[in-house]
Amino acid sequence: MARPRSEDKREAILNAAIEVLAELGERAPTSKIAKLAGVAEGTLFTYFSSKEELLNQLYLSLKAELRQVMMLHYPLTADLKAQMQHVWQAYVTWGINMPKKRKVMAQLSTSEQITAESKQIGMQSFCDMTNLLQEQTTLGLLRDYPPLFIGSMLGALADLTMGFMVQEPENADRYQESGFEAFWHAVSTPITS
Amino acid sequence: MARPRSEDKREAILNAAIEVLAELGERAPTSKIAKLAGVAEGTLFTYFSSKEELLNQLYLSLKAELRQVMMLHYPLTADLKAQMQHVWQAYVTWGINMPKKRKVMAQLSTSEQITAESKQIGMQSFCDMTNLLQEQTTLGLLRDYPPLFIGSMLGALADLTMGFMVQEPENADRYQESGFEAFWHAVSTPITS
Amino acid sequence: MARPRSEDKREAILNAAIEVLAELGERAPTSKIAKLAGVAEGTLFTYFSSKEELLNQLYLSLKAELRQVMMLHYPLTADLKAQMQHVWQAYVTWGINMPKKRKVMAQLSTSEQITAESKQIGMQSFCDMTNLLQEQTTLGLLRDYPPLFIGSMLGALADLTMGFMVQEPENADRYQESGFEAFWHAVSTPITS
Amino acid sequence: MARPRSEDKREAILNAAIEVLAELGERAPTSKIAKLAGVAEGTLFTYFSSKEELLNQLYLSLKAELRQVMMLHYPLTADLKAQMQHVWQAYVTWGINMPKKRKVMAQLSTSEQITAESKQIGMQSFCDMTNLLQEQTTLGLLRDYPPLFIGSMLGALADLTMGFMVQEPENADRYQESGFEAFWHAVSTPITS
DNA sequence: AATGAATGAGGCTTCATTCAT
DNA sequence: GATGAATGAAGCCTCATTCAT
Repeated sequence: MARPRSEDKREAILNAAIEVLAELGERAPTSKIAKLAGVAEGTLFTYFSSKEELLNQLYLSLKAELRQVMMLHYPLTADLKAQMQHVWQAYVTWGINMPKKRKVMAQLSTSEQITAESKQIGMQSFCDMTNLLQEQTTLGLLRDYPPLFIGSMLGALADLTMGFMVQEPENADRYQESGFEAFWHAVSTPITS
Repeated sequence: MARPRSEDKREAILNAAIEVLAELGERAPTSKIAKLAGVAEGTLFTYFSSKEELLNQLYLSLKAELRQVMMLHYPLTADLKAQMQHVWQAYVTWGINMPKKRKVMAQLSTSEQITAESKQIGMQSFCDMTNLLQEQTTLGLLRDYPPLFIGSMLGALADLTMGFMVQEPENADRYQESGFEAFWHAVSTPITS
Repeated sequence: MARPRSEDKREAILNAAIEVLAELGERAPTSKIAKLAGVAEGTLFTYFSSKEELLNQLYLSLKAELRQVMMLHYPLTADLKAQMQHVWQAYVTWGINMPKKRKVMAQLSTSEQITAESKQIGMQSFCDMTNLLQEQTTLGLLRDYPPLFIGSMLGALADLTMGFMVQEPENADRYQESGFEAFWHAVSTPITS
Repeated sequence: MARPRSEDKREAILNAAIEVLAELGERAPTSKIAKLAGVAEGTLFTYFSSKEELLNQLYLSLKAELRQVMMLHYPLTADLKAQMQHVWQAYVTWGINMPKKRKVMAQLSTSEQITAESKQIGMQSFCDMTNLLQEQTTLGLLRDYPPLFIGSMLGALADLTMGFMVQEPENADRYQESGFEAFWHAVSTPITS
């Protein structure tokens, strides 16, 4: 199969997949995705060799987007807490504004169709941050947990927090703050608090 | 009187469903489930009117089992931290020993097929604990978060912790401890720490 | 299989079959019929060896009932037209008052499941009348058509008429009269009109 | 451009449906129809979205064909009786030559699967003729019956007649004539006879 | 490369009938 | 005899993928 010509179409398919997956879960038919993307059913398969491939690419694309969002305007010189708050804030804002993307990312994260390799790569989204942590931990600002463990906590608690924000929009701001506060106490040493 | 409907068969189907769902995800065919349960395809539908019904019943049954596990030997008179540690411990032990059940419960939790009602009921598993929290919060032992928020954090962090325990069995004990420690710092007031 | 004990149950099943067939057509499941009849699914098969058997028995039973209705108060000594009008009237009255029975009879009449033998027997419902015709024809009161042909016309035109009566209840009486009038002109010799 | 949808295949499926329905009634499985049509099972559903849709389309197609047959060489300038005889003749000839089509049309006419809308449309097959009747009635050539009533009688009596023709092929011609004669006397005023 | 008709395996579910109780 | 759970063969339909155009 030759290199597909149009990057636009690839994007269109991925975006359509988000819509349809958000609505129908993994049972989303490729035909519906193609239709929403404005391409023929067969065309989808020139851009993605199989549905599984499409799902994996989508997963990676979402992870990459999220990573990019978190790294945008990253306060490299601020203190650790500020850095983490930036990441938290970026993730939550993205997740709240793009609920379908968040939903689909969560879906795919537990899907049988996402290969171990994809999950591996996806996890590297957090690598940069993890690297920062490595240093900070040794400085005694953070509890002595593996950086990946800390990063994952941030993800898990932020996800949870977003759920509550959506459930009770009137208290969204408080959840947003409380969530980060809880996370920070979970991972920082008492001195830093 | 005709043959009575057998509770054993119902259990067999639910257990078979766990196996097959753990392996294939929601795409698990009812035929495979029936076969593994040792009943005819049609029999499955005398116990569960549809696949959706089966999944919802399974979800509720898992939630109920988990709740029971957590409530077993519950240290009603111990201090709050000990109580929470009990719940944490019970959940993690169950999850580690029954990895398929844990996997399936996670899957179903994000499934489109589980009705809002089921999720509602399932959530009440944590109600008892949540009620305890209600009191404790007012005593100033816990940060001023909604009890459900705290309960959900416990669940989320325990889940996360189990993931790491499975990933690095050699450090399982440390993760188990660190996980709870992190959770406790996340939700308790400084004084209590 | 021994002779079933209760004639009541047999009747109940036949009556239930009428209800369910009227609503669902031939796809009416035996289980629904049994339920409505207030007997167990299996019991149905002690009264009728198969669904096909049930349908055939029902068909015959309806034909027999219709025949009985038509023969009730039959004006043996009246003139031919009056006799026919009696039959017409009896049929139409029955059909209008028992729309489900009429519907089911029509359904079964075109069903693949009704054996040739049943149809043969069912046709004899009209035999008595047909026999009368045999004589009358030779008297020159009726056109020289086979009696069965005449009898069938009566049935067909009465059916048609009932359809219109149901469709336009406000003109029911007129259709009823016109229908018979048309039939009578169709089969009688000019002299008799 | 992809392969265009083939009118031939659509026809093949409709024709196959006639064969299988004539033999098995409405229980005719779509798989048998597809096989006989020489297409894959799934293909049937690209031409007809469901079995019900197929049956309705088939019903309409048969009605349309019948209408066309009746209107071919229609003697517009002949007298009323000749016109009706033409219609009668056309219908009976078609029905005798295409017994399966006739059988299936009769089946579908009483089927639960044919929508009211389809029946509505199908009925318009007779509209042209009915319109003619409207005028003729006012001229006193026909009895004062609603045109639709008269048209339906023609259909019913012709159907009946065909049944006898098939039953007793040796008397087919006589039935054919007698049938029309009966119909004509049923609907025309004495003067015209 | 793009299209969408064609394919057919496989899924969920129904249901007539059997048979253990 | 009555019951209704058990059975498994079909049935309708979906859908990932292929391929003729």
